[in-house]
Amino acid sequence: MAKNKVEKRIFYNNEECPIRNVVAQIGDKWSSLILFALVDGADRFNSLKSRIEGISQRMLTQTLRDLERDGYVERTIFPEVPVRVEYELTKMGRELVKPLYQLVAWAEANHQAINQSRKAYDER
Amino acid sequence: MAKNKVEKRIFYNNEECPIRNVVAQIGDKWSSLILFALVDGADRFNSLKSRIEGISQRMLTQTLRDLERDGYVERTIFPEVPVRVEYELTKMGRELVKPLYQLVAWAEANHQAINQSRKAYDER
DNA sequence: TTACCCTAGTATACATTAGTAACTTAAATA
DNA sequence: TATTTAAGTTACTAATGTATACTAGGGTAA
Repeated sequence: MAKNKVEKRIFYNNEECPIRNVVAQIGDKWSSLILFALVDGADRFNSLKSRIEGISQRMLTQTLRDLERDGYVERTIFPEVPVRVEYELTKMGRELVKPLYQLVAWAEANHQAINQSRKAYDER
Repeated sequence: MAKNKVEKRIFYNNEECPIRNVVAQIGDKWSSLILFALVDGADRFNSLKSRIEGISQRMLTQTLRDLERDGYVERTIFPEVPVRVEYELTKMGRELVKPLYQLVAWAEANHQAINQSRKAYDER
């Protein structure tokens, strides 16, 4: 009775926890949408802005910086006039998209059931 | 030149988008940690609270309610003295954990590289 | 029998983070 | 001179999360 309690995993609150470290970063409102938008190939700031409905300039800038910092996205400046800036997935970014896509596929398959569950819960 | 632009996917801002609908929900600070804690089997409120370092009572209550609403977690009250409340993954919850685990496994394998990338970025 | 413990929460106030709308810079074009 | 395109920044508001106190129904110890 007490035995199976001992084995339960503890989730420590430090920088070694990959869930807190990685999932927290890409689990925000915009990161996954930007990553998926870049699967189609490199894209420019304003193109991304119009392809991701509802994102503001500030959040696009900020989330692109975070993704660049983590090494998922590469930013290239072309010194033309007017200047052109392209964002592209790195090798690591393309790797990340694979398991992320599994999750989205699951979400696509189950979001009807989830909506039903939400509706039933709210009617209680 | 213009041709490959036309094919790029657009991410609409409506309730049909599974990324916004599902990933946004489980991508918060605590949901994935709670789901993984429950993989080991049903657990009680205070046990979860001590296993997930740093979570407050309020966020544990609130996140458990959200997970229950989405149909990932089932809540059972045992009218003992003192009252016992157990939380357990539903079938859908156990299904969700599979692709989520793929993502965490990727995170575990790559979080060194991510940390390096962050460090290099911050030193620029 | 007053005081403090356990369980599983709720309520309130506050702090932090995420997000929006409007403005800025800078050069090219009409 | 006014407008357009690109890539932001600034100042503000909304959402999320934390800390602390409180509830309720009993149990335990002095």
